[in-house]
Amino acid sequence: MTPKAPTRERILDAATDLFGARGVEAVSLDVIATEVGVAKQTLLYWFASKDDLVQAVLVDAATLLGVAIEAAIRASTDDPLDRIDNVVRAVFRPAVRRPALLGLIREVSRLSPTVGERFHAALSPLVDRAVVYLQKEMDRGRLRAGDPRLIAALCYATVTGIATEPEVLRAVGWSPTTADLRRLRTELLAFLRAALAP
Amino acid sequence: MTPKAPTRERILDAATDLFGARGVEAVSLDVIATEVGVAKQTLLYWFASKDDLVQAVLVDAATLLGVAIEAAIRASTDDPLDRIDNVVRAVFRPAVRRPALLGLIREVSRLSPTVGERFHAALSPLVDRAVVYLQKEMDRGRLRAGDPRLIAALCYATVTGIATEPEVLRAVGWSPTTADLRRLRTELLAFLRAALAP
DNA sequence: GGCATTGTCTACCATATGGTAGAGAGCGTG
DNA sequence: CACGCTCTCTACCATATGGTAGACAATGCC
Repeated sequence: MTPKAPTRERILDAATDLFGARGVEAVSLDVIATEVGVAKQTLLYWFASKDDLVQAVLVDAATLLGVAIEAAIRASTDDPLDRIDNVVRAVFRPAVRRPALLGLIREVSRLSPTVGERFHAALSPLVDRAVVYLQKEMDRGRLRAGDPRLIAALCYATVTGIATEPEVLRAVGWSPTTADLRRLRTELLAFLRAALAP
Repeated sequence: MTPKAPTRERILDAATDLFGARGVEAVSLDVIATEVGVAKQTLLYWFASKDDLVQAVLVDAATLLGVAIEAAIRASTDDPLDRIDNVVRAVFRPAVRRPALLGLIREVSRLSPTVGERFHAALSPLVDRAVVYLQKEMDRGRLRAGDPRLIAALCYATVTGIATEPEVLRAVGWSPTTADLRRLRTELLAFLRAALAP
């Protein structure tokens, strides 16, 4: 039993899970409040409006993933395929533990342009670095040549897609046991490796 | 000017676009009715409830994609990579013309289990055939070996992800001109081909 | 003790939503 | 003409939603 995390954090946690699972529009402040165990007005005390809460949740999620990715990059060898392996693992782990995380990011496109702008701004340095890196390794012949921006988007789409589309996995008769999860990760890594190898 | 399609179809069309773009929960019957240019009660005359409408829209979308895929398979050569090329093109075309289509299918996981069940049931024959096909070609050594169910899911995730995540593409500085679109398709096909080739 | 600050609450409110009831227009058939 | 059928509409309704106003308790500082 944690000695009861600060209210603000508990709200962010619950909101992340609910928004990611059901979609921002589908989750009311009342539902979040009930889940956290406080009154709705307590939410509105910590976040001036629902939009504010959404924004905060997104920043939180992006930061978390960003940190995980940075760490994975620093911890990997020079080989680009190994490095990509590590990054994918780093994203896969929190994504599986909290399936809502990537689903949440998918929500961005549906929110107000303002929120989208901010999110985009917060993320673009990371993306730019990745693109530069891919380009360099393509030039050195250690990755299959192609448009690095689109390749980056494709990798992201694959990982996000597979981690956030339970419906698709159900359609192929998949159930989320631990063993299955490991097989999925292995298959995902092999898939990306094949797609990116020169 | 088409001589004004039947009301039911016009409702389905508008609902598909709106649901896919903003999410089912976020689109009210009033909004759809206004878009179509009829009263909300006309919607409820053709579809007993919002859930019914959602269901109909999903069946519609699945049928459309199913037909396109069937045609693509019949029109392709024996080579599995060519065949996959064709199928991807077949899915990519309507998906780009109506970005809402695949986004809509992504919504399934958020709807009532009943809707999910039906959708799943309608789709599984197609999926099963694809899986059997992949397995066979893997055995013959014409595709990279792996778990055919997961490989199928990965392909689907890649295509759906790249076609429905405008946010991701914006993040890599992408704008949907016709030329860009063709480049994207080319890159997607090369990506999948590399991922699947033995 | 006095008092401001912080955090949570109860009581409301305006609006929007999915859905019901039922009227009426157009039309083909006896 | 009268009748029934199809389709669309106006008028409502109960409920849920995001948000405001302000009371109340706890805490720390003077």
